[in-house]
Amino acid sequence: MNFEEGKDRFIQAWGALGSNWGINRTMAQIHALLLISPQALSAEDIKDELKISSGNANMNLRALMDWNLVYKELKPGERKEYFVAEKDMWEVVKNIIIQRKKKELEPMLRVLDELSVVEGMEEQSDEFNKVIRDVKLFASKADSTLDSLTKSDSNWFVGTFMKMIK
Amino acid sequence: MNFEEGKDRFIQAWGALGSNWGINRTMAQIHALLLISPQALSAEDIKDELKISSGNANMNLRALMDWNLVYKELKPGERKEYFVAEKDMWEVVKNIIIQRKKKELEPMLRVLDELSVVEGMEEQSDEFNKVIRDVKLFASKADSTLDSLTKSDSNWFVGTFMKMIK
DNA sequence: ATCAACTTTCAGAAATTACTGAAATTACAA
DNA sequence: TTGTAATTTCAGTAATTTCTGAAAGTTGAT
Repeated sequence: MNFEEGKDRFIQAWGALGSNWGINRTMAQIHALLLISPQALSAEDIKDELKISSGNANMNLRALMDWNLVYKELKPGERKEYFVAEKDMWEVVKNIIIQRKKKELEPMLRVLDELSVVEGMEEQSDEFNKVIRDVKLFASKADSTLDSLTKSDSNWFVGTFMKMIK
Repeated sequence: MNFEEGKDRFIQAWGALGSNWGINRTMAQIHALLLISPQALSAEDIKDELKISSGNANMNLRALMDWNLVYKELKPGERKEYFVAEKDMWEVVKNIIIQRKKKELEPMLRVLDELSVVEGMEEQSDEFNKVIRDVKLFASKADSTLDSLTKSDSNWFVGTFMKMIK
């Protein structure tokens, strides 16, 4: 397979994957393009390569920087901004987990707290309170597990976690 | 807080959470409704409660059954079908992981295999091949880790995993 | 066999999400 | 400072996803 073909297939596949992870297609494609690029690319390079508008490129680059999946790189004497991708896969996954935990798990925990102990007809509210307790217990465990996970490093994951879990 | 209010808040929150997990809002709301219901509910009950069309109720119930998040329950002498939710949170998460692994990770692994060893200009294709190798290594590890995870049981997760990871 | 209750399907409509293009703003080299 | 290249913003449009409503299909009691 030649390089151009492989590149397109990878960008396409990464885009599809990303859209299931709270990262929209273009955002993931930009990340993919930067991942396989040996040099930093400018917003213009990216917009040309992916055939998107500069507005779109800009918005998604900023989102990628918010997620710590892409960094700005300034070249001395150049006005243009360049971008590089986070290439350590463990860092990538870790940062996605951090973002999603913040946007999903934490709000859910807050709601569950408010829903503690509902009153009403016996049968219904008993079942309700039981479910809320279960969900809250599970969510809290998931929360602290993910905290520990995201504090551990790449080698730990690649090396130890696998053995522990097998 | 009274029961009705709590119920609505929970269905709402669960719906929002689900839509980040490959489960659309209605699908997650149906699951939430069944979760907190002490009895099995019919499609009609669900459609009335959530104010959705029967087509929508039907399609999402089938999807939930495909994911093993909801089961059919037949009552003797009754023509109508009733539904109950999987209430064990570990089972719920496990089934979601199984589905998503199948729909996301496995296709990605297949693409990565096809992309092994791309030819072209030195610098570009070297970087490309390196990234593909890294991603593939990581994805394979994730794949087998998730396999192990989904084969372990609830108590194992709730009890052991936490301690191991701390 | 018939019929009504129930379930499924699916084309088009509605809702949601993402993108463009153009204008506004910023920032830096001269 | 000025001029201009680069970046950002955002209203309107386009694309995608989800839902409805109505029609077709199933099923089982009579």
